Order: sequence, then C-alpha cells, then structure tokens
Amino acid sequence: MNESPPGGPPPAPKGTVTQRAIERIKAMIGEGLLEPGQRLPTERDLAAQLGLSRSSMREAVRALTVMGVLEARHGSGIYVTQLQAGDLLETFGVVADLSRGPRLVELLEVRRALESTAAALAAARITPEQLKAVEGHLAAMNATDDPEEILAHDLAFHREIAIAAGNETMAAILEGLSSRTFRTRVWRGYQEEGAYARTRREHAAIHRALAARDPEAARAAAAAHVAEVEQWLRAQVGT
Amino acid sequence: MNESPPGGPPPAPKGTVTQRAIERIKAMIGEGLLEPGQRLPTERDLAAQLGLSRSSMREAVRALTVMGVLEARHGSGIYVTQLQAGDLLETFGVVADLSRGPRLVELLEVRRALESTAAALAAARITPEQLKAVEGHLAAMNATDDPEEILAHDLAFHREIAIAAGNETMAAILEGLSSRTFRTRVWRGYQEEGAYARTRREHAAIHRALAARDPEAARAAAAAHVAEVEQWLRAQVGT
DNA sequence: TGACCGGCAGTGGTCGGACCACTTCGATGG
DNA sequence: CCATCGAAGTGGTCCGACCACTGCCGGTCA
Repeated sequence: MNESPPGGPPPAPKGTVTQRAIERIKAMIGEGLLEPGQRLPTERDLAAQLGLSRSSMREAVRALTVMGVLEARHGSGIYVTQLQAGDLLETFGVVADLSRGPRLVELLEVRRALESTAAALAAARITPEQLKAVEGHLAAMNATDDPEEILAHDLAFHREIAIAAGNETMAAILEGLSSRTFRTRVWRGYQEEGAYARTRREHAAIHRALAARDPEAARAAAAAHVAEVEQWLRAQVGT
Repeated sequence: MNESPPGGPPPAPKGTVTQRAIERIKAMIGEGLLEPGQRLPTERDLAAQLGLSRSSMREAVRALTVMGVLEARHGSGIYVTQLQAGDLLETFGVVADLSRGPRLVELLEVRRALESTAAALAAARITPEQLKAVEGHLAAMNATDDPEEILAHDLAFHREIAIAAGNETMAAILEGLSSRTFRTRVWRGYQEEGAYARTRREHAAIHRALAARDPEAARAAAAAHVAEVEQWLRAQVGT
C-alpha cells in the first residue's frame, strides 16, 4: 500500500506469479531441499507459503507435473518423482507425435546416432540374461504374422538393447523416439511394402553382433537398420 | 439426470477433465485442424466448447504451453507455436538442470554420440559463411580470459556446428544438453583445473576437420572433445 | 484375538464468478 | 495524415464453494 515508491519491494517482481512459483519449486528440488519421493505440503499450504492463490499454484503444479518433476495423487498429496530419466523425458514423445515431413527424417537421424551407440555399448556390457531376452523377442517376432504383435516385439527388442547399454537416459530418449503413435505412423507404410524379411535379417545381424560381443559390428548393424527406414522415409517425404 | 443407468453416457469418462482437454487439443493439432501460428478461441469459449470450467481449461493450456505446443500472449490470445524442434524440446533443458551424479555422465554420453554425428554432418554440409562464424567464435574464445565470455563463445561455437549439420532437431537437443546452468555446473570445476589449453587445442582440431571437409576427422575430434570432459566427470563422480 | 468394514477427516479435482493487467484497434483531434 | 487516447477484448490472478478420492481410525463381528 506504501513502501518507498522507487527501489521496488523485496519480492523481485519478474514474470507471472505462476512462472515464479514454478522456478522456486524447481530451484528447491535442484538445491536438494526436496528429495525424490518426498511429499510436498498441500496445495493450500503451498500457495500460502509462496504467497499466491491456490489456482495459480495449481497451474504451477500442473506445469511441473508435465515436466515429470512432480506427481499429484488424488486424495493423497503431491510428491516429487524419482527424477528418473524416464520421468523427465516423458514429454519427449510429444515431439515425435506432432512431427511431420522433414522433421521425421531428422528424428530418425537422431535415432540412428543413438541406436548405433547404444548397440555398441550393449555389445560390451550385455548380460547373458539380457541377451536371452533379446533372443526371445527376436524369435517371437519371427513366429507370428500379426502386425500388432510384431510391432510390440520389435519395440521390446530395441528397448532391451537400450537398457543393456547401461545408459538410462539414452534408453529413455530412444523410448520417446519409438513412441507408439510414431512407430505406427512410420512403420505402417514401410512394413506394408514387404519389408518384413529385410527387418528380420537386420535384427538377426544386430543380435549376432551382440552375441559375439562385437561393438563395432553392432554399431554398424544398428546404424544400417535405422538407415533403411530413414532412406525409405526420405523418399516418401521427397527430400 | 436420467439416461439409462448402465451403458454410460456418451462423453467417454476417462481420466480427469483437464487431461482429456489436453489430449483433445493435442489431437486437433495432430490432425491438422489447428495450424502452426493459428490463434485459438478464447479460454472462455474453449472451455465452453469442450464442456469444462475455465480453471480446468487454463490448466490444460498451461500444460500444452510447457510442452511447447501452445503459446499464451497476455491480452492477445492463445496461439499454436510453429512446432519447431526448438519449441518442443525446450523442456529438455530441465533434465540437464535436475540431473546429478551418474546421470550427468549419461547425458554426456548422449551428447558425445550426437555431437560427433553433428560434426560429421557439418563437415559435409557447412557453408563458407557458417565456417567463418565458427572461426569467429574460436578466435574470440582464444582472445579473452573472462570465463563468462569464454563460456558464451564456447556455447556459440558448438551451436553453430549443430546448425551447420542441417538437423534442427539434433541442434535443439544439443542446445538442451548445453543449457546454461548445466554447462556452468560441469565446466566450473573442469576449466578451473587449467583445461583451457586442452579445450582450445580440441576446438582447433574440430575446426580444422570442418575446414578440410573431413567428416571422419570431425567425428573423431568432436567425440574426443566431449570424451575428455566425460572422463573428468566420471572421475569426479567416482564411477 | 484377529480381520473386516464403516465412517470421517484430509487432499487433490472441478466449478463459477469477480476483478486486474495488458494488448489491440478504432475513434478522435491536432 | 499522423499521433493520441480510450474502450473493448483477452489472458492472469484471486476467492470460495463443492465434489471425488485416499487413508486411517475405531467399532464390530466371527
């Protein structure tokens, strides 16, 4: 109501209140004041503490929820997520879903770089159990004609390799790049052109390289595999 | 008020109203009903159309804003973004900001894979103007002792290369992986150990490979550059 | 004694309305 | 013709109420 007109009051007024709240909560987590899994005060209390209305606070919470930082459980409370790579990169899938034309090719270029690296790492680190799982999906993929099932095992095949690479962040990104709708859109056309045989051969090659613990071969096989789809898509888009 | 008790009413009840609104708007954009840059109806109208309160609608808009899909301009309206890679991958920086310990190493592994690929692509595609810009940042970086300035030109150096690679998506991801706070945190310690000379040498090597239009050399130089930091960080974390 | 279950308090989810801050654009006056 | 001002429109914020769900505590019954 008063305060010295110039100078400005202590609560540095920058951006919207909601934006400020988002930053403050994010900062609290960044500084370790809020541990993963910990429960936050109620929306009402939180709003009071940060000096804003519950509505605005709810928007801040929603924003952080989308970012994968917080998790709101109806009737229970608001919690900090485990901050796993998967939590934070969940929105990554949206990019794949909304991308069109040239951007799809770019996404596959990114995927080629990561998938080949993951395969190389996996070749060096994969455990016998994980190798067994990879073989399982490979066999299941070859044993059925149902496109849905093939797609499912295809996804699982690559996921298993990404995990075996021992880099959760990379695995989470690849997961996003293979989001359900993305894969469906791109592969629909690709596999309808009788590319099943080629896909099987390429998957087999990747598995062989993994079994042989040959990083370079795995890298090459994975890169070639993604490049095949990439080339096809490039032709479709007309680039 | 009535309706046949079983069966359930038409408006398929799944998840929260806000969540449904998010999906519906996202779907509209995905199906091309909403073009990039287009203005949406007002919050009040949108809420009425989708049959929910303005509060809930605002949360939906906030969520899509965080995802980089929508943009709200105070006093003007809500607009669909250009859906550029940069818009959609803005939240990627949050991952880098909130990551600690082992995950930082994982992020650098990802960066190594992408940065080396980008360098290879850039070597083949870079234009004389872009090469000039790269040289400019290289020179500026060597001409000052101010850590802040060095960091700024360092970032610009890598950004220029990422852009020259001609893959906006890859550039956007790398941008996120080099977010201000991330770089500051990691490089603070690294460069204080007198790594400036080494950094300069490595940057020069990358530039040399680009000038020579040698993709393989560029890939190797970039990979080695990131690997240096990665090794240092690995030692710090104790992995 | 033990498991079951009923109700109750607490919390997030939704709603409606009011007012504020900012942008936009047309009317006004020079 | 241009600059200025003002009103309408829109997002931003706040308030208060009620709904839906979770979790827990105490009572009940086998």
